[in-house]
Amino acid sequence: MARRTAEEAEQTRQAIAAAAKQLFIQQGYQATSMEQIRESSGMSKGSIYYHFKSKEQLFMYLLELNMVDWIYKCTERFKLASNATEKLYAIAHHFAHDFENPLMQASMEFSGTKGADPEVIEKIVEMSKFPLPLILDVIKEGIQQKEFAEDDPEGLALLLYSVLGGLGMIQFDNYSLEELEFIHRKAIDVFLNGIRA
Amino acid sequence: MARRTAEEAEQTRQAIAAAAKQLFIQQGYQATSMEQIRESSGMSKGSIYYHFKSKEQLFMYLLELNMVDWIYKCTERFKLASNATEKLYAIAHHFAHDFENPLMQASMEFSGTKGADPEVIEKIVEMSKFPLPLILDVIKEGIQQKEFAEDDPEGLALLLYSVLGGLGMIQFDNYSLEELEFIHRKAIDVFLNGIRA
DNA sequence: GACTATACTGACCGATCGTTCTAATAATGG
DNA sequence: CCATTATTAGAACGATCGGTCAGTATAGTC
Repeated sequence: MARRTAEEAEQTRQAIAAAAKQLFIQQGYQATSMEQIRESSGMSKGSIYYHFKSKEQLFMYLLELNMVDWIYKCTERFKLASNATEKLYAIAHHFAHDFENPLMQASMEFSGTKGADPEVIEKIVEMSKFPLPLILDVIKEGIQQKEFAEDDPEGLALLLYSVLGGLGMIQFDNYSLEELEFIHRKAIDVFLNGIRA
Repeated sequence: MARRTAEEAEQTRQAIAAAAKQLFIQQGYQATSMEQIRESSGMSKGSIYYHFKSKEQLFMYLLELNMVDWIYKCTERFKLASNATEKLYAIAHHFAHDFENPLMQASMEFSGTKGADPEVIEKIVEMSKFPLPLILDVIKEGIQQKEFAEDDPEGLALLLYSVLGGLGMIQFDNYSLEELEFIHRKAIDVFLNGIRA
């Protein structure tokens, strides 16, 4: 079998991407082999390299997709929030539910890969910070609206990002989604309490 | 050259451990090869495997050493603190200065390794949470002494651990030690403000 | 229906992985 | 001083890595 229609080809591409994404999340970048991706996707080695020119590029593709999706969903949630405080809760909620974002873990691990293209590494490090500007904007808004006390917005943003990022990185295998959500909400509670005007 | 005195052998062992530690911190577990450790330590493959029976065991050895050292230093700092609040600052200070603790990153990455002994994985996951009990104790103390508001200590401990852990995991390549310390101090400021009695 | 570009296969590549093995040497115990 | 054993070196192992390539089959084009 060979030469599918363009539509079928796109399905193949997505099947590979989906399998790769799951494996990268479960095992990290280095621990996932192209052979595993081949097996899991049901496609052939050649097909994978037809659609993606390297493991690095495949990973990058997934990261970009994930980032766009993350930002989109987050701004969607923002529409329902009437002030900065609610937006912070929205972000926390988003982090808690973000079973896709574990790609962040993989992307941090990626940086250490030997022989990796330095350009790609820098790009990925850069990309891994994508939620920061969003958080920063909300905090600036909160300060401007007198919801939060006057303070260094950049520092606070970095702080909140670390909290949520840190929460996401800890091994929560034995926590339910409800518990996860609770912890993230509590994080915002304490944080808000700490910066309240 | 061969057969050194027991003392020299111990030096060899430590040289290997030191080289490995640095590499694991810089590159992570999987990205660090035994060949690199050999090159960096200046010893031979055979010597490495004479002292450590596998890469896994070498890593475990470093983790345990690191954990013991961490806890010791931390309890030392606690002696200078007169209340729970100061102890929290001490912990933050310790996290900020902890250029050794990045092993935590490597240990989280390790979990994903294929073919890794499940027993070892569980042991490492367990070990990676070692600062939690310490933090928990301090928070309990703070609540009991009415420094902090009545609240769920476990939740707060997990939260603070995530903050500090998260701060440690973010790529801070372009931050100075002063800035690092400042950020960690700020984290405690906000946290304390958020839980103050 | 001939031709071409596209989509895919699977065998194969050299490099590198963690690990093992043998041999050589020197400190140690008798 | 001899036998033993602890400690090192470094060649070699099989497995697996990411990646390539020649070949094949079909959808689209004329």
